[in-house]
Amino acid sequence: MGKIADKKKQKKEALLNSSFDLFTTKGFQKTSISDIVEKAKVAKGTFYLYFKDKYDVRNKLIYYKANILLDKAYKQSLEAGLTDLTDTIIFIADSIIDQFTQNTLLLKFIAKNLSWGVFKNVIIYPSEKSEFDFYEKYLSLLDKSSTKLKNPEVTLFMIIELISSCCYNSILFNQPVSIEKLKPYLYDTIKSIISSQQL
Amino acid sequence: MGKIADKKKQKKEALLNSSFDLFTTKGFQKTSISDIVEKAKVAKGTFYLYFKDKYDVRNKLIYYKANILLDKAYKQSLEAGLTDLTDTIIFIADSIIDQFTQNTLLLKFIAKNLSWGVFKNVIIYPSEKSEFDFYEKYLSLLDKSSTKLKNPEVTLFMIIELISSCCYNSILFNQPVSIEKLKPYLYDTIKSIISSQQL
Amino acid sequence: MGKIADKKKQKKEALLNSSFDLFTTKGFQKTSISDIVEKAKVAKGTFYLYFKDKYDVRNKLIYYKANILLDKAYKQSLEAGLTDLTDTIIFIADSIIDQFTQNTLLLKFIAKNLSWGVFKNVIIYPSEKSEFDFYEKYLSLLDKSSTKLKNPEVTLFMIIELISSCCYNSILFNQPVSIEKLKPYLYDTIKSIISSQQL
Amino acid sequence: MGKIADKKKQKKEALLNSSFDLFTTKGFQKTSISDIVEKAKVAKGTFYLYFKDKYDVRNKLIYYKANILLDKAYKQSLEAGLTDLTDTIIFIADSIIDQFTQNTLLLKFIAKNLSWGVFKNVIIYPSEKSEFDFYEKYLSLLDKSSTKLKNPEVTLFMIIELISSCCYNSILFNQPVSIEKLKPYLYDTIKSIISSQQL
DNA sequence: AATGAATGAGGGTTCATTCAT
DNA sequence: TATGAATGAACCCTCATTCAT
Repeated sequence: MGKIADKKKQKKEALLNSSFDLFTTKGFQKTSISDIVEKAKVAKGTFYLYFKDKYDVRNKLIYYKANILLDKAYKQSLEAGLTDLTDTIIFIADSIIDQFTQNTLLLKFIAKNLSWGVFKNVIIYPSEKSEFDFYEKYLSLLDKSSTKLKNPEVTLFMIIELISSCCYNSILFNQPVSIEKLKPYLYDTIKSIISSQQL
Repeated sequence: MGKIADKKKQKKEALLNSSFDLFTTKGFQKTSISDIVEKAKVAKGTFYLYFKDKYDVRNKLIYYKANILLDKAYKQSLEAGLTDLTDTIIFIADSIIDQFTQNTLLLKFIAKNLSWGVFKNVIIYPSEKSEFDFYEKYLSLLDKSSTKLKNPEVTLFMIIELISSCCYNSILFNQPVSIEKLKPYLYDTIKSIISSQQL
Repeated sequence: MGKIADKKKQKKEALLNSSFDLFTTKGFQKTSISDIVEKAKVAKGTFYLYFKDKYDVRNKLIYYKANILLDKAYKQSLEAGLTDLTDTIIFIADSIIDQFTQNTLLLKFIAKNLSWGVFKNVIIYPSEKSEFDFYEKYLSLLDKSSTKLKNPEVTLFMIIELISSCCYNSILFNQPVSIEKLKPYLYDTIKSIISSQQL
Repeated sequence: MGKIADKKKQKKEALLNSSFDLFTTKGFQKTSISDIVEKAKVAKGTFYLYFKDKYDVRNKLIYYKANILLDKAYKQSLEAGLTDLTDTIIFIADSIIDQFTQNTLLLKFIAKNLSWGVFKNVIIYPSEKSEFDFYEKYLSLLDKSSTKLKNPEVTLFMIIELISSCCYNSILFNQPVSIEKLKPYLYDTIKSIISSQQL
């Protein structure tokens, strides 16, 4: 019967939402499972029906949140109807930065936890819900474009690392400058990376 | 007086060394103060005579270790007798990457914890031992060089963030490629960043 | 009706078998009801349809397993066609020790749990399956024999306690000597007990 | 300073005493560490300063209690001024049975837990306090006596196993008869064991 | 300055039992 | 009859911190 399945989904999502809220506000280490179940209004034992431990929840959340973030950025780039590769990448970067600016808790959570390995997993094995596969789209963008890169994965890697670590310092601590001041330098840098990595 | 001061210094350094060993091998979270004092062969209460808590030790260690790392890289660049700015920066980057490759525990410790704020503190308030001030040297390098940058601090910031986050993934997890394979792409990128950020 | 009754019997036996396996391998205390139902491939609630709790299962199992053990030993003694009482008792003792040696898990389970009260229950209220009544046979053996004991129950009690506690230490821990070395002493002792307890 | 050492001893003994009381009244399994520390009027963490876990306390208690029990029995036999080996052993057995009869909780605790291995450890490695070594006295008794046994350790082992398992059933459950009724049979049996095990 | 015994709140986790389906 | 999701009390154990010595 669907009723039971529905209730299970509700509990799991309540736990995920509560966890995310607490991880981003109190921090991962300082969040206890007691905190999570209390916020989710669920018994302590119930937590262990759905997750192995705190780390399990975190990994599932990173996967899920990074997925949503990239999906949104990519869809916006499609709507913009861009043709040039570099323009598209800058556009996507800009969207990601905007999302981070508007949601610094998300930035804190993702930037500290998203390793390239996780990122690739998000991309390569999309969850059953989302038919989204950013890396594939990226490759097809390259395909259609006249721009040819020596090593497309490495280029993407460097750009993403640059963006996320710069955002972390700039948005959260205004170090060394505010994100608005940083943007032009950052986009220049991204452009120059792409051009330097061409065949 | 010297004898007592010596003993104090000995205890403090024993605590710092033990902490660093444990933080890098067991991890920061899993290291308890009991672990630290046991390794340092010091009583538990003594810890609180020198440090506020675990976080206090960590910050002092980051400061100290990052200092040593940059100092070594800079001194090596001097010995190399380089004249060009870009060459010098690439040389320093290479030295840092080599140090990280040979000491992945250090990489793990610094990369996860070194924010730009801490980095600047290292630069601005050098410890009493080291008369080293990397940022000042960097500015004087720029001065002597014919290369003029729009915003020297931002350029350095972006380069450092790029190096440390790329090293973290590449050296520790070979993601997306090994550090040896990554190096040429990375140095090309650094060069292009410098040139793109010129006035 | 037979079908439903069969299904019930199947479930009950699955629970008993799983319990015995787990009690003897993991130990009684460390076996949870979750473990039992999982191994029996039955829902958690189903357990409570057949048993009150873990202790209930254990008692039923001791009853059942001790029954089988004694039944086997007695049948073997019949096949041996012995006439003397002492010879018969030694023969039965030997069979029990052999069974324990070949199945130390059984020994562990029975020796730690079989009290004289339970043992007498096994004897006095034989399960519906087995028409076996060891104590009655023991008395009839005495009857036919020329050997007369002062108190047959006490004599049997002492012999059984001696065997089971000696087996426990000797077979499981080789303490104070291995069971093979212990046997001659043990059988001498049993013989002397019987003769000392004669009228 | 003696003050601190005294306080430590007090705490440890409070924990031992509380543990013994609870183990014998509530049972080992049903006794929690919370129970123990509450009864000992000591903080929870203090328990772990003195013992590894519940099992550690139990082992130390068995060692300690069995030590006292045997010591008392042996001293009484000395006072009785007996010369014959068999008489002495029967005397000691009688003393042990009396102690068990007057303290059934002690019987429950020791009989369920005293394995031959632990018993030998009690004997062979007496604690620093007690200069008591029962096994050595037993051997010297044998030495002085004209009675020679084939294997003194095995004989002692069988007698002790017989006594403790018979006491367990008889004193605690009056099974198969009360201890007073059992005694004559038991002592006859012990005598016959000794004589059957002579060279 | 240095010690380390003592604390006790709070952590993660397990599990017998219930009950709506 | 059979299920298994949900419960929440209770478990063991850790550990930062204090303070009398």
